[in-house]
Amino acid sequence: MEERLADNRERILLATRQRVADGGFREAQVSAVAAAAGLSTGTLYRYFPSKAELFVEVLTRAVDQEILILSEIAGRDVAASERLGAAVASFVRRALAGPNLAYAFIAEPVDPEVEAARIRCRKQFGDVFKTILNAGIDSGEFPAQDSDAAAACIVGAFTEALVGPIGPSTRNTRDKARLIEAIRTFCLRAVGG
Amino acid sequence: MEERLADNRERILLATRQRVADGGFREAQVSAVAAAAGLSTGTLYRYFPSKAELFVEVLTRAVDQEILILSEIAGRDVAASERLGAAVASFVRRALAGPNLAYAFIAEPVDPEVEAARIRCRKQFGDVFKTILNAGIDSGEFPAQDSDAAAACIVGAFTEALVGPIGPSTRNTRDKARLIEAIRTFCLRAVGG
DNA sequence: TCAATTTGTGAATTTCAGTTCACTTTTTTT
DNA sequence: AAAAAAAGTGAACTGAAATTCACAAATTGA
Repeated sequence: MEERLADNRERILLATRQRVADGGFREAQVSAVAAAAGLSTGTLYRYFPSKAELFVEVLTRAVDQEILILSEIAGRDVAASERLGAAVASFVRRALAGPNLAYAFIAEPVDPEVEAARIRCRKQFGDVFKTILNAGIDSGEFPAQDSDAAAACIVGAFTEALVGPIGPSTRNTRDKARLIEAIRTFCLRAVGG
Repeated sequence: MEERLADNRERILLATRQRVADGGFREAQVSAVAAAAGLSTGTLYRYFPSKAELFVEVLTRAVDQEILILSEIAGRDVAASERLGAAVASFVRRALAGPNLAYAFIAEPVDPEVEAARIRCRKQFGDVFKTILNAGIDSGEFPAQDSDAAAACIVGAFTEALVGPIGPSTRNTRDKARLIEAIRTFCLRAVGG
């Protein structure tokens, strides 16, 4: 029984994620999500207090996963520039593998509560890059610089290149490896690595 | 009479902009805008077919103005790196002078029709930077690179670095000149200038 | 087994800003 | 000056989706 409860919760989260991957947050109405999870809307509200909180959990789960991967890269015992390049490339590669979801998480218009969560997530990403940058600056590998601003720039650079106007729609036919490389090069040169 | 009509239209646009600068698109409800312009909502609808189209015009007007300034810089007869740095710094400086408006225009969640306009605007910005980049690449000042990707990265870098400090959550009163310089340096190095 | 509690239901309610429209006031035309 | 046209009004309408809730079904435990 207890198991079923946890199961339901999980199914709701999964269904939401699926629906978002399919048509963005826009298409993930409570009724549609509930139906996809095989439950009624009323039941969904037994598990989540509001649509916004459901969305926030879906977002933060995905981001936590991502942060885990990036943190592992940031902690490797290699040159800072290599870690930076690897982290950027890793993120971009995964985003390109699931562009709809990436767009929804990064750039789709959402209501303020979810947007607030998104901002917190961006900050988390920024922190990972800041860590790498500071390490590189300390070791003399990178020139002294404002690592807060630079980290924000890095996050902005690859997200825009991914989901921006010049990014996805026109670009998805193009060589992904080349895009990854272009972004990596851009970010690496930008910090003087 | 004809004059009054044009005047009214102008007043509506101004009132909208003012309201957006004040509380974002969120707070720029039709009724509030109409009241601020000294008109009724019904009258507003004699001048604009929908709220979205009104917002789009407010946005594109501001962006057209901005593009004009950036284009002038892009066309100057100096080194590409200097033009690039000047364009970035110019944009950032103005955004920091009116952070609320900048946030609304750049990052605030808006409905899809306005978001589409925003994407077109970002593309315009990207094109200006692409022009500078290509010129620099042709002249040998910058190394060969994917100018589409790099332009997107530049736009993303400074917008993110702006929205971080600008965003409603972190109302940071940091040294502006330093932030401008950090972003400029980042972008310049990134393209190998 | 029979209450008590928890979980599930989905139609009805709520909300709320954008939009409309029947009407009034102002301007133009004849 | 009267009729026609245009502009102005704001209360009422609308629609769409989130949320609720009175009730049903299932589970627990005594």
